[in-house]
Formats: sequence, structure tokens, C-alpha cells
Amino acid sequence: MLKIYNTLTRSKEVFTPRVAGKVGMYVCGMTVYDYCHVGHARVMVVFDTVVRYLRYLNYDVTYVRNITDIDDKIIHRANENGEDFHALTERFIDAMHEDEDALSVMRPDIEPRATSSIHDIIAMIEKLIANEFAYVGTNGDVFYAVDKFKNYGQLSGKNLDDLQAGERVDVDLAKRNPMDFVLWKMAKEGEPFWESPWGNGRPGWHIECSAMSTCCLGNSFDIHGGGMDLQFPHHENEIAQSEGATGEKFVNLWMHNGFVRINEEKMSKSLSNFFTVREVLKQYRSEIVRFFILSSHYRSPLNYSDESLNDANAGLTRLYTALRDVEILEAEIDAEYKMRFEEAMNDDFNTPVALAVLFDIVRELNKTKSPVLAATLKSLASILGLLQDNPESFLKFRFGDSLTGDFHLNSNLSEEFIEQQIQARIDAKKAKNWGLADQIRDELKAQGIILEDSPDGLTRWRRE
RNA sequence: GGUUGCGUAGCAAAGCGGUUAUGCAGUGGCCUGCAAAGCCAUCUAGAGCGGUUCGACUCCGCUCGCAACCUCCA
Repeated sequence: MLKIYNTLTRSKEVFTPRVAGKVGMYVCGMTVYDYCHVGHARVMVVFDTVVRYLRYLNYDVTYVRNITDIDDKIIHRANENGEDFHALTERFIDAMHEDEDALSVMRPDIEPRATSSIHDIIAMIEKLIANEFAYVGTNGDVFYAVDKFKNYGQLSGKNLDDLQAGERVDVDLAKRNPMDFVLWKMAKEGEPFWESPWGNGRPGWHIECSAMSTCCLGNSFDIHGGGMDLQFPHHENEIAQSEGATGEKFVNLWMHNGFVRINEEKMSKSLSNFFTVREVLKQYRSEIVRFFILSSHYRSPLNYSDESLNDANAGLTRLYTALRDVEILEAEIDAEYKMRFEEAMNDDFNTPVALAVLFDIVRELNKTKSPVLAATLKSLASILGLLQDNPESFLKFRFGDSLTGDFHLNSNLSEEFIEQQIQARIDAKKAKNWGLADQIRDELKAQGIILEDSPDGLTRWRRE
């Protein structure tokens, strides 16, 4: 029985979809004005894993993740670059797709874009005005009147009095209430715009997600996800907008993933302490990054450091090493391990425990070389998007920058040369010339190549 | 100031009111020409102070420390 932590109730709940066997899930995606960083990677990997597991449980999942392709930062960046904002967003959408492909993140079923949803956005704002949840401010912008929505603050546990007491709220004279937020923004000179009943302008960020999710999944749907930081105000505002417009319950279950941190501090653009996915992938293989992300629970903070990535590499290497040289019998799965794995995942997607189950399989597999256990390991790991590579190619993989041919990071030596050296060492061993044999092995080790002799007289190798 | 969450061994990271988490690293063995990999064994725990309990890392309270949100942010 799958239990998921619901931010709305702050407790784990038994997951019950609105329609038996079907799940509608929406996740707030990226604002595409720059490359994705590791924090974005976490959202992609976490919810990809959620979808994989729901599908493994035979749910018919419709996974929607939007693209915010119009907003202040995009306009600002496009102006800086002196390029059309469309050209900018297309570039970063392509880059985002490259990053997620690298991380074995399956594409969402629907990727709506804000700029393709303007009609739906305008229709929703019109409804909100008709229902008296929204008004046109003195500057022509359309605002949402938060005090009209009685449950405002239910998701984040805030109330309007506390919020108004906060000192970080800008006073905007065009609004009736400082907490009111913009639904439609009038275009300034030179900014991109769309026609609307309120004049030429563009949508506010929050209304985009309400319109896109409702449009793709209906007035009500099962799961809405995103980063912790979106809880307030973004998701709070989405609830106010969607429920204000439709009068129906918007979302049953809210999932929020924790942050990636660097030195105990949130990784973010504004703190300039972020690593982009493509930077990291020059140093670590993508599957290591995925393993690293799944090695802590999705709601916990995840500290990014070379040490933790190296640990992830060591762990993943152990998993792949166990699959080397074993027959995999696809037809059978060990029921006991399968059950333990499912228990872990059923407990709010507890991937660290699920990984621990995989390591338990490895210990037994290393002893027994059982084809059934090998199949169990590979099959369960696939639910996490791991271990689908060929073990030999994983262990011999030369990583680095394939564009520049800069492979020195874990050895620049070619396979031909390595095989040649191994043969020379085998000859030395046959002549019981241990000194030479050890010298060859040490030299290769210094170049990042580990040799392992097996009992049958063969020598195999892997890159560190 | 308000709200939310966290504090586990050398590092990372889980569950659990009483019984081995797990990975990396360490130590002792087995294996090996020696290694590596693997196997077996094993040492390091639960911020502090109270309370509940036969028994608490686990529940409750307080204190201290950390993070996030209250402004755009995954």
C-alpha cells in the first residue's frame, strides 16, 4: 500500500487516486533562461522516480511538467544578450532536454509552455474577475485579491495577518492589499506582449501553472509537485486561483522535494553557489549523479560535495561489479527482495532504503552468483532508473568531455594499450617475474586503471 | 518577529518504543605469488536537560544549534 507525504496535511497518507488506476500529476518545471543546475536535476530525478514507481504499480499516469518560457528574467536576459526571447528559451529548452536525457529522466507526457497557453490563462483570469476574486489595479495590471479566498495560507501554514506583518513585502500602491499578486501584467515599452481584455501584456507566473495544469489534467487532479521553495507563494497562489476559478478542489496531494545544498546553504542562482548539470557531468557520470540524488530521501536536504559524489561512485561501482560475469535470468524475480524493495518505496518513496535492499541483494549475489538474484537486482534498480548499462562498459567507461576529447579525468589510456600491458603482465607472471608484473600493475594504477586477477588466470580491468 | 523542518557513529544516510539498517572509510581474518574484487568478523551512534514507560535514538516538554519560507527561486 503506497503512502505519500502530503504537504497539505503534513502527514503520510495512503495514496488513493481520484479515478481508480489513473493518476494525474503536475510538476512545476523550469524557467528557461539559463542552464539547469543540480537543484533542478533533483526535481527532475525525484519526480521521474515517482512516475516510474507509480507506473510499476500499474497506474496509468499522465505526467505534466510545464515550461515557463515568458517572465521578467527571460525578458531581462534576452535584452542583455540582444536576442529575441524565443530564441533564448528555445536554446535552454533544448539544453534542459539534453540534461534530463543524460540523467535517464523520462520525458513528461505533456510539457505545456506558458506562451502556448495564453488563451487558457486569459480565460481563467476572466473567470476570476467574474467570481470577484480578481480586480484591475490602478496601474492596469490585474491582481488576485487574497482576502477573498478564505483558505489562503492553508498549504504553507501561514495566515494573512502573519504575512502582512512580515517586513519583506513590497508596498505596491496599485494593489488593494500588499499580499495581492499579479495575474496579468501590462507590457512596458519594448516587451513582448499578448492581447487581452485588459490591454497588451503578459501573464503572471502563478496563473500560468494554474491554467496549464487545469488545462492538461482537469479542474481536479491527484498530485502536484515541485521544490520546497514553491510552497509559498507559488503553490498557495495556484490553489487560490484554480479553486477560485472552478469552485472545485484543485489538488489532493502536494509533494515537495528538499533542496540541494552546498556547505549547508541552499544552492541557488541568487547565491551564485550553483553547479550546472553540464558542469557536473564533465566530472561525474550521469548515473552517479542520479545515484547521489536517490541516496537521500526526496524531502531531506541533500548536500552537494565532491566527497558525496565520490561515495556515490563507489556505491554504484559495487552494484555494477556484482552484475559482472553473472548470467541474468530475466524470467524470475526473488519475491522476498521484491517485497522489501516495494515496502521501502511504498513508504513515501524511501529510495535510501530501496538502495539498501539492492546492496543486500549484492551481498548474496556475490556469494551465490544466482541468475535470479542478478535479474532481481537489475529489475528493481530499473525502477530507480539505475543499473541499466552493461556492467563492463560502466566499469571501463572513460569519462570526461567528449566534445574536446579531454578524457584524462579517469585515465587517458586506450583499451588497446591497456590490453597490451595486461598481456605483458601475464607473460611476466608466467615467468614468475613478480617484480615486472607488479610494476606494470602499479603503472596502470597510477593512470587510473585497476587490474583484477581472476582464479582462471585471466585479468580484467576497470577505470577508477 | 511569524511559519515549517532538521540535529544519528570518521563521512553519507534510513527504519524502529526492546532484536544486524545500508554504502564509503577503519581494524582482524579468508582468498591471492603479492594485490584488487569478493566473502566472514568487528570498532566508532542518535545535540543537551527533564518527563512518560518495565524499557527511548525512537513519544512529550524545554534549551541549544542549523536550514528553509515569509521577495524571484526547483
